[in-house]
Amino acid sequence: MELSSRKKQILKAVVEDYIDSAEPVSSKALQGRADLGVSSATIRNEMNDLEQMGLLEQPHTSAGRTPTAQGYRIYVNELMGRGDVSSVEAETIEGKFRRPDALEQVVSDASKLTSQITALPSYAMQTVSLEVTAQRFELVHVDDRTFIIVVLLSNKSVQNRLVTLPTVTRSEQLMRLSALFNASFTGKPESEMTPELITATERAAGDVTGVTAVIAGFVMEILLKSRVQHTVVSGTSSLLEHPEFQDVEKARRVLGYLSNEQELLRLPAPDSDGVKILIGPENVAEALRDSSVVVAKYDAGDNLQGIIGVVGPTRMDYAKVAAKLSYIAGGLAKVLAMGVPIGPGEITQGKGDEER
Amino acid sequence: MELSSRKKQILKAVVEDYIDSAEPVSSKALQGRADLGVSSATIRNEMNDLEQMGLLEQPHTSAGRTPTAQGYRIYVNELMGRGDVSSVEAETIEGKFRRPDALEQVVSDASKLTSQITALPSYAMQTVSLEVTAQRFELVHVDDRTFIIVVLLSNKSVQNRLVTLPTVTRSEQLMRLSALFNASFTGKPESEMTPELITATERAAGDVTGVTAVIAGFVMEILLKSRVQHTVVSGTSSLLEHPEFQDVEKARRVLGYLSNEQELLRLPAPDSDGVKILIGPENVAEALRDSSVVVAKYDAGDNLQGIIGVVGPTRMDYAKVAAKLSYIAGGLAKVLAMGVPIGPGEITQGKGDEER
DNA sequence: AATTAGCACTCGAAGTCGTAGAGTGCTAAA
DNA sequence: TTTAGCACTCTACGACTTCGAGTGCTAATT
Repeated sequence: MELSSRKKQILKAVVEDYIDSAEPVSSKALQGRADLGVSSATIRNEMNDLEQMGLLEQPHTSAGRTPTAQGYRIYVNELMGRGDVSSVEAETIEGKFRRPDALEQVVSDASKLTSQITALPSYAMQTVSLEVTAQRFELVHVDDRTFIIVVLLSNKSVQNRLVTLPTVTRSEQLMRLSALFNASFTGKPESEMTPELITATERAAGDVTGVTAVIAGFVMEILLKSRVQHTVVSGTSSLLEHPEFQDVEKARRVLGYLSNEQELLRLPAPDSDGVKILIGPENVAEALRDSSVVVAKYDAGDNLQGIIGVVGPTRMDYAKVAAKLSYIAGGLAKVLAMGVPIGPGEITQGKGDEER
Repeated sequence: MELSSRKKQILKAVVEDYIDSAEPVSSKALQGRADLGVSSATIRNEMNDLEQMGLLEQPHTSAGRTPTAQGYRIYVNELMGRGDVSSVEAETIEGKFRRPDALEQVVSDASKLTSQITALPSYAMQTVSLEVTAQRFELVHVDDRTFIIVVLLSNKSVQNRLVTLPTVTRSEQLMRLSALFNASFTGKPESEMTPELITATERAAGDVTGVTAVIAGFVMEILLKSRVQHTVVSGTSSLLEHPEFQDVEKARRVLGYLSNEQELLRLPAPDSDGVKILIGPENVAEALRDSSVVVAKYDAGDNLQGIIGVVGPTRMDYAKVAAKLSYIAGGLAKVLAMGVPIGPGEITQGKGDEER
């Protein structure tokens, strides 16, 4: 059914009033509001219609009305304006991205920041990227029994591992292996690193100690791990500040959900660059059935994509939250894509991937 | 004042009953309990004394009694038995440590595990280590404008960063720099990396592009960062399962505290290898004033030390929690100290420090 | 036909009261 | 020193009342 323009106006007013006040909205309260120049009785009739249509509901007879999930959906799709990011917030965000850190750190900071400026728990994760390959190998000799494996991945992340062997390995042997790995393991996804390939490399290197297998094992491990990227969640305690989560049981369900990485990975991502909004029961996850999720995507090329989102009560300021997320995702994409000048802008630092 | 043995017995019984039931303990309830073969009236008198001494308190006149922080303290110091770790739990813990991952991952997993088996939020962090130095450098050439800095630290952690320059840098130039850094930057703490040293190295390398400064900057940055180690918190939602945290405001304070890394760093650590218990107001942090903290230390040598602890209601099973923490800390120390065999025990893998 | 004033009606929030029961402290006896 | 017994205190809980907010409906108005 098509909504009359007045109904739309009223629905919009109800949603916005409710977002503001967290109290069911009465016909009288709306009468006070600007524009619609009709009496509370008329508004009452309209609200009744909206209730019949499933867009509003009453907690009980003598209370005002609150939007249903469907009501929010229409609000989000058709009625809400574009949210804005205050200049103070914009400045905070820019500031955070101005001195970037390693990949993981940037993403984690972005999540913290998101949580701060939305007052909601936030999560961030890199998108699954199936096509990661190794681009460059280096075996760094430390001492007779110790060396470091360094691998540069196609998504510009650098991984390493310190290996200690019971047998002595010479520096020359390591260099030979380095060269062999660079020749036969680069540009290949994990699936192509067959036992045959490893055995062949082993033979070519004249290796009898098993080092080759260790290195190959490490490489395969990190290629596998690079698919399922590390997830980060911040600001969980802010959930408890919202009146709808004064019910501990409800809060516990949502927080429990957020602390389960497996579950989080199943959250839907926006299709394109936009922001995706999931309202209440639109969430497949049981624990989120009476909460909402707003999530944005960032894409910095080179397999460096991910999502960043928040979880909160269905009564949230979708316009503002979406705007903020979108702004942050944009900043994130930019930082990750470009790297940022060190010092007086002479030297650019890439997306190095280290920790702490 | 010295406690009579019967008073001790009664205090112990009250604490343990309360830990179990979460309800104020009445004189009658204690009468039912084993050993002490006296009437409820006698118990009542003793309890009254214990209340005078500040070890017990009554929520109101016609309620049973609960231990005060002081009461818990005496219980913990003198009365509680040694907690045990069930064989199932021991197995779970062992299992987790059997297939170890990179340093950060191991610690983070240990924290998750701790939270699981204690049903409390858990935190873990590496101890501040002032004496970290670089042990080995390597600059890995990727292409004309890109290279990777790899640094092995004295605590066996390997750090790296991918650097992209606006100017061309030759492979030979990198090798020269590698050698120079290995000669003059190894074994030195961050404080000794003076601008003079950097300029000298720059001159020795004949570097006019500023690469030397970038590398030095990175090295100093990671040495600094290695001091304040990364903190991890898990299982926050389990806090809400405890009846004392049905008060959302109280829960929010504690969870807020836990999400603030700065604050967490200020939590006291056990002096030696033991377990430290902080009960209620013994905590300096305002937010923890009506919660308790149990924390254990692990020490794997090589500057690889840290603490792992839980936060929960003052009414917690200190004996069990302490035993579990101690067990996990022990496992952690072992794993981090020894590294673990790959494959059929031929090759040992060190504490490589990489991510994801 | 749409709007509105007016009013009866509903229902929850909050306060009051009374009761039941848990648990204590005290007294007096053992 | 211990204990039985009992008066006393205080909360938890349900029943009842009142208050007010907000509605839905009807009838009058535009």
